[in-house]
Amino acid sequence: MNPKFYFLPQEKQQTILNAGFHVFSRNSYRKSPMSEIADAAGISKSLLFHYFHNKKELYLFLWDTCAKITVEEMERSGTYEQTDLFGSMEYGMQVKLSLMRRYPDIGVFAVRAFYEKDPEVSSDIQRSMGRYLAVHAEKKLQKLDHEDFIPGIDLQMMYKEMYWASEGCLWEYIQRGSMDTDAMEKDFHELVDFWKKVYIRKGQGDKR
Amino acid sequence: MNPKFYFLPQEKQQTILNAGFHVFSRNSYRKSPMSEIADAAGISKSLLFHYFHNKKELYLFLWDTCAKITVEEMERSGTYEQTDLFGSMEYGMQVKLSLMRRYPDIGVFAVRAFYEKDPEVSSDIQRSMGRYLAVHAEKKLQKLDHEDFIPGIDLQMMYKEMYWASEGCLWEYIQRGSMDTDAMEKDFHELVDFWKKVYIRKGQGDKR
DNA sequence: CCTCCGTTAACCGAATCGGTCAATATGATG
DNA sequence: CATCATATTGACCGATTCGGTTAACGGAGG
Repeated sequence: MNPKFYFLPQEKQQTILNAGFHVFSRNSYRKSPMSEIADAAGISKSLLFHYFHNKKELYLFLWDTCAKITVEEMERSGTYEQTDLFGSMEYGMQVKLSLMRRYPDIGVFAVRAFYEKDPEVSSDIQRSMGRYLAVHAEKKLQKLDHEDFIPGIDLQMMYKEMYWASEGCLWEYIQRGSMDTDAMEKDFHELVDFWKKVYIRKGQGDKR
Repeated sequence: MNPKFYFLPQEKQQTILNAGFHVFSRNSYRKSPMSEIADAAGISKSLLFHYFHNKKELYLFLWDTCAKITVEEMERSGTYEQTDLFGSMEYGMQVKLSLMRRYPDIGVFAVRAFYEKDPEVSSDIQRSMGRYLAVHAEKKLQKLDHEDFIPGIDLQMMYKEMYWASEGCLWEYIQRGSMDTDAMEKDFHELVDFWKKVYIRKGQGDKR
């Protein structure tokens, strides 16, 4: 891509990226017209082609940006260092929310890109997934201590259930199209509170 | 639409409907080409236009079919009569699964159609939603008895959490593109089992 | 042979696509 | 004001795709 893109004011860069995320997240690669992206960004198609020489380049750039931003945000917020299960759950959500506030469609875009079948881009996407996947290695389960949770509970199932519930909550907002991150944050927080009340073993005061 | 469609063998009707659900569930209304639907159904575009005079008619027919089939299946399975919370949850899932086995993309289609913005169809969709919505009136919460559940639990939050988790589970399969209904049924069932173990108050033997 | 009838290939005009390019608008410099 | 570099655009291109039409094909029954 044209390095001049980097010299644009941050805000304008973000607007263009968001336009890309928006269109590509709602249509397949092939059915996402550059003209529609340009319109969403408030610039002419010609200018968009000036910064990104063709559609594939823009798409792959968005994908890389996606991965880069995510890793940055996780490092910045200290999500990696989180050891407590509920804490890491809440931190993970905070990362998602913070990303979504700046780039409302980045989440849906990432999922769609990952499953994109178009041969023009699918191989490139899959190839660059190596690094991205390494991040999400979920080894948290093995570190859990049964003593901290209510007796007899299936911890693996509990984790799966928590994961699905948070995804289901997120999904509800996404479908509705209203990316009200504040409302989402509230819902997420209530979710974690609910889990803590239900799953954590009580009796000996503060655990650990 | 052409009444001759009804005289087609059930199987062929279903193939055509599924082709429609498939394409319309993956693209917006405007970006779902009739040719693609015809190909997916294994017939020529001309024949598709022979049964449905134009795209809008096919789309609205699919939508109506969607609502009709759902109500039928819920009546057939006796979901409406279910009073127990977990039971109605499991019955509801069974309905979804049974529909999804015959029409793999009907769920995603329904959601997309509901939020479709294209002025050519959006008003018609919204208008016909009156009947459809009446079905989903969730008055279940008010009938619940606190004595049946673990002490101090927020029943409304519990229900919300269960709903989100099942939606999140479904959503995971949908994104992956693999509509393995048997695996989904297993996951759903395990979910309900888990909820029962965690949420139901124990002590006085069988409740009620 | 003819006549239905399900089905299709070929076609139509209009729109849209990715991408190019010459022209214009803008702003700094002398 | 004139000059020049740069940012931005409208107009255009050839190719493709769109929704929809139409004439013809092909097989079954009389």
